[in-house]
Amino acid sequence: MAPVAGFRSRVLAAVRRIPAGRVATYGDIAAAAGSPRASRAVGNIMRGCKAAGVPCHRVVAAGGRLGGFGGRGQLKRDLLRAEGVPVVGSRIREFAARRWTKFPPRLDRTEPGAPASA
DNA sequence: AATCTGACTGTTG
DNA sequence: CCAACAGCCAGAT
Repeated sequence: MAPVAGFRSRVLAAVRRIPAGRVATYGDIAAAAGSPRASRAVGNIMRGCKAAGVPCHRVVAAGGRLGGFGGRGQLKRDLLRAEGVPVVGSRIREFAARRWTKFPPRLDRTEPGAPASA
């Protein structure tokens, strides 16, 4: 069977599903698209993300870092802060808590990865 | 088809 | 914390 859709389509769809006030890493988007190692490819797609309706500014780098934004890291920071995402320098506060994934964490079980505190 | 590129990531120093 | 290196992936040339 051929893939359900182009890698790019799935990536854009995933980015679009990121709710305001939340962020996802390139790796998360890549995973949502079916290739958890294609973070780089996701970045390349984001680079051409000129289409409105695609909150490419909500896609950040791992570790809660801003990542790139066509050299406009400042703009990306402002956009995120405007949506309620506190950013200090090149880092996002409470990154783990604001990190969005298509697989919601299970809180009904004491598992590592759940935002136990803060 | 082969090579280069890059809004990435993890490891090592 | 930052710099350098290596691994990985999809798209463009």
